[in-house]
Amino acid sequence: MAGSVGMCGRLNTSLDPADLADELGASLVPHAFSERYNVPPGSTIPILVDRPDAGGVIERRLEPARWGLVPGWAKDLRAGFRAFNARAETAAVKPTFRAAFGARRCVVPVRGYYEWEVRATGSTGGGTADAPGRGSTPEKTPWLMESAAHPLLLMAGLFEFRRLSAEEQEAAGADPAAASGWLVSATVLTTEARGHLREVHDRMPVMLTRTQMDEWLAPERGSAEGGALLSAVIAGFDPAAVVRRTVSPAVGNVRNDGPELVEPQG
DNA sequence: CCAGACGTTGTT
DNA sequence: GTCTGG
DNA sequence: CCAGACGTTGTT
DNA sequence: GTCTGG
Repeated sequence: MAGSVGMCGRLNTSLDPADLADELGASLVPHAFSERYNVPPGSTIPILVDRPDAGGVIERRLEPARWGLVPGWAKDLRAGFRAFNARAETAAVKPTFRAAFGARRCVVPVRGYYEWEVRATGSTGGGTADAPGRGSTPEKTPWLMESAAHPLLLMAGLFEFRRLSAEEQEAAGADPAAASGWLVSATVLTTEARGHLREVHDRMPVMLTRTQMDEWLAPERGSAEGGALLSAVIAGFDPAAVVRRTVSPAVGNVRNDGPELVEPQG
């Protein structure tokens, strides 16, 4: 297997919000997440949630969240920066994710996600584990992973609310995920990679079928039921549901954002 | 008891 | 908030 | 995730 | 090497 880094740390959300809401049966909470080809942690991403409306009726909404889950108790919003993924193996018990796992599951709908395959080049001996030989600079190849059947990939996630101080509200500016004094933040669950995905990296996001999506979102489901469902989803994952291709190395720089990033490579 | 962490990945 | 480490 | 920075003083 | 910003 190729050496590798990366997993689910960069997204492609180039989907039309109205079409997406329609396709997923959600009311649309409008914001600018469409047509983005290079979305890193800390940015606004769309999340799909089933939540009670003012009258207590469960409503499906597509709404903005900041990528990187910030627990309600975190003193510093930057806590979310290192929590943009949550291991499926431990999310139910980790302090940062436990509460969300039991009550605030979401789906992150994307066009695809990027993954950087890393292989050492020119390291033909001359080094040891303690002192690797020079000339072993890793070479990175970005891949775009997409759904084989749709222009839409459904990743299992968790979300959280956190009240913002006046200062934090000020700092958030026009961030749509921080409207009305609350920050909505989210994380993507990861698991061991399977099948051909393993040729690029040994972790992957937890991906859902449409049916699994409805079950995952069901708010009446608690932590234990959520855990059981998550195990079933992981066990049932079909690697053929995902296709991949290499894309422009320019995707590495988050300042680059456009369809040219994912044009087929010569 | 209080203080401090609370996360992921990869690498050697 | 809640758990772990000291 | 990758790219790019990596500092201090004083002041409000 | 490690942290921050995007």
